[in-house]
Amino acid sequence: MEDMEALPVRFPSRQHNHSSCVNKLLGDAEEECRRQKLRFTEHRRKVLEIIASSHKPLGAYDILEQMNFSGRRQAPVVAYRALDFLINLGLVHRLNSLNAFVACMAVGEDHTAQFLICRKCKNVGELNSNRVSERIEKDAVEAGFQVDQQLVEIIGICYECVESG
Amino acid sequence: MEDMEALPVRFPSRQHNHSSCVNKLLGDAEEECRRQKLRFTEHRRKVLEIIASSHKPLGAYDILEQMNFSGRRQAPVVAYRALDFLINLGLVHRLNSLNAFVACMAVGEDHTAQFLICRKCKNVGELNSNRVSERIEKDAVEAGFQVDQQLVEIIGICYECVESG
DNA sequence: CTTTTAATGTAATATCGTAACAGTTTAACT
DNA sequence: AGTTAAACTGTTACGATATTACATTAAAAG
Repeated sequence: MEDMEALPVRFPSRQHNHSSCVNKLLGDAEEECRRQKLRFTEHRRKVLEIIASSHKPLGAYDILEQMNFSGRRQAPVVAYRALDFLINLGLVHRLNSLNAFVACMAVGEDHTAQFLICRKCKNVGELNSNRVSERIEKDAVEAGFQVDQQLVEIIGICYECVESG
Repeated sequence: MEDMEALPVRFPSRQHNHSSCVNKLLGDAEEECRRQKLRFTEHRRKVLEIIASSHKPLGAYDILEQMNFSGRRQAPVVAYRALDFLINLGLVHRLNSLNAFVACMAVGEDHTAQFLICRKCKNVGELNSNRVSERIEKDAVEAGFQVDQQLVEIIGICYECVESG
């Protein structure tokens, strides 16, 4: 029997409000850091803010460009360190097919994610289908493989771009 | 009702015979090129041979190192051009999480592939589960997304490494 | 208040991948 | 064969992505 519960998916619509999701994410980050007794430093906050302000994936050097607080250009490693931290916390995801980063759209939900990458508008959405992750898990196990991590990136066209030709 | 057909999976065992799979792949490549009237040049043959001789993924520069026919070192672009060709032909796959390349283990079967990457022995296997690819396709469509390409990389431990502790 | 752990600053360098363009080979067509 | 068009090669240079190493500073734990 097919699982019929709603399929959680987040794809940023063209007119949605960025600033509210930035604020939500920053709040989540603060809370999570308090809970885990981790430090939410300036760099980390800034990087998260930059990433969350875009639904298009950003490269590490794009992020870096937006980090010159004091007019001074930061070294790449500064961005990478913050990114590592945020990724470990589950607040940011890395898109391997693009060498780029996006903010998580389902923080704290203990989710597995599949990424929907629109090659027209370049926006990235997040599909959180347990059916997909379970199917992968089962078939890998059946093939004698013990799964630690799944990496699913789906390239295509989002609904808004399909509609607008 | 669950689909019960056998799950096609190829994971290279430790003692399997590389040279026979190299030969098979070279044969497949030649045939495919004849069929499509494409040129199977020296570079392309050599790169395919190098990749097929390893079940561990190779980086472009690893491949390059093994390409100095005449003692002369080739330029990176030489390897990348051959790789592009072989990937388009479906003879080689790119692993995005590793920036590396592996030979296809299911040439000509018009397959979708999920990659099983063992983080202990570094071998890479290929799972060709239509159940996985169809599940992804269905859920993406249900989410309003038109799928062109799927990228599935599964990181974990292969059965031989699990057994040997 | 001192010890230890975590984070930062800075420079250098490694790794991965592509652009541009001239020259050569191959295939296709008179 | 000779001509033309397309594909492939050689070469240089460069762009983009990511990490190592190590000295310094800040924060937390004892």
